[in-house]
Formats: sequence, structure tokens, C-alpha cells
Amino acid sequence: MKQLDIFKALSNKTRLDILSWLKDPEASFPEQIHAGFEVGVCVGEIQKKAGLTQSTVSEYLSILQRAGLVESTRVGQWTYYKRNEAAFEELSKMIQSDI
Amino acid sequence: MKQLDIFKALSNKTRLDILSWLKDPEASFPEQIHAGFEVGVCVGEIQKKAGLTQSTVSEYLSILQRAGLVESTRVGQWTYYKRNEAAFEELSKMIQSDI
DNA sequence: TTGGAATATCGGAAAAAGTCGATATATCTT
DNA sequence: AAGATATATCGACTTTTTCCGATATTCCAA
Repeated sequence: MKQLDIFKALSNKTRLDILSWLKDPEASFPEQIHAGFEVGVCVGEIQKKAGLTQSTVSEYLSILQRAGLVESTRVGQWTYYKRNEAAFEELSKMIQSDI
Repeated sequence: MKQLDIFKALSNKTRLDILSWLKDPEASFPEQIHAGFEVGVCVGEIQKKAGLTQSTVSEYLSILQRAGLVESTRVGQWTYYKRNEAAFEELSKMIQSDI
């Protein structure tokens, strides 16, 4: 069930924080050297801000991605993650109609 | 954090089912003898439909209540639970603005 | 083509959630 | 007051989630 995966993905403080940071990357992260923020934010920056290990943050990002809440783009050795705003709109509507 | 409690409450298949049943009690439950559906549905009916033990369902309902998603009314020996629709509207908006 | 940097994946220990049966509490009936 | 019924709480066990360190993979640069 897809709903369930979304709610599980949102059931963790750090993952909620990450989503909120990605809402305004310019404000939440220092300048990125290798790409503009349009592509998203790379794992390393998110990891530093989260204060958890690299493996944990990588895992968290993939949980968010499997839930459809973020999208990733690989550019060279970096993977950039950004929010999938459409998913949040859908979620908002889904709560009004399906739940 | 309140958001987190809401998402945790929604991170369980049975609890999602209960919320959906409570959306249309007349359709989801046999007639209640001791009260109309305005007050909600009693724990026993929900338990039968969920197919889990009484203790588990009671616990689930209190998780939903702590998250603010349902409200309870005690009438005699029965506790009736119903949805708190305002909470779902708030949640829907919260997803659009806060998350 | 080798070394280094960024990310992903794997295996495991600890904490949390799911679920049960037994028991406690509250209320109704007689 | 006693027994019956509905619900809540407790203690235990199992499953899932959290989070780590170690290792694998991918890609870049010299």
C-alpha cells in the first residue's frame, strides 16, 4: 500500500527535517560548488546538516524517494536530491478524500 | 513534536482502515443497539471488524486519539469513537504549508 | 590505471512498535 | 452486593525501525 509507505517515510524526525531543509535550499545549506540548487542538494551537505552518518542519511533519502517525496539526479560523483512538490499536493488531496 | 505523532499514528494499516471505516459508520458497521452513529462507533464493533484482540484495538484507538485524529465519548459501559474531521483538514493544510 | 571522493549497500546491535493474554477498572443489571 | 459486560492497562514476546561501521560501487583526476 502506497499511502502507508508515505506515512512511514514521514514518521521520522530527521526525515521531516530533511524535507523542510529542501524546501528552501539556499537558506538551509551553504553554497554548493559543483551545481546550482535547481538540481537539488547533494547527499554530503544533507548529511552534515543532519549530523548522522553517511549511510544513515543515504538510506533515509532512499526511503523518501521510494515514497515518491523526493527525486534524485546523479551528476558526476554527486547525487542531488530535491523535493517532488507534486507528491505533496497529491498527499494533501489524498488526505481530504481517501483517508 | 505533534506532526510526528500524527504521521506515526497513520503508519499502520489497521489504523488507516479504522479511520476509513469511521468515515461512513452506517456502511461499515452493523446497526448499533445502544446508540446512534452520531456519537461514533463502540470499541467492540471496531474490534470485530479489525480482527485483532480487544487490547490491541483499544491501544490503537488511543494512539489515534492522542494524535487528535479521533474523539471518544463514554456512554455507560461503552466508549464511542468518531473521527475528528477538523484534524484532517488541518493536516491537509499543514502538508501544504509546514512540511 | 590508480587513487581518491561521493554515494550506496550490507550486516548487526539497540530501540521502538505490534500484538497477544491476563488482569484491572468501570458500569450496568438484578 | 454480585455477576456480567465493555473497555483500559500491564507484562511479555516478536517484528520492524533506527542507526552504526565496514565494504562495495561509481566516477573523476592525475
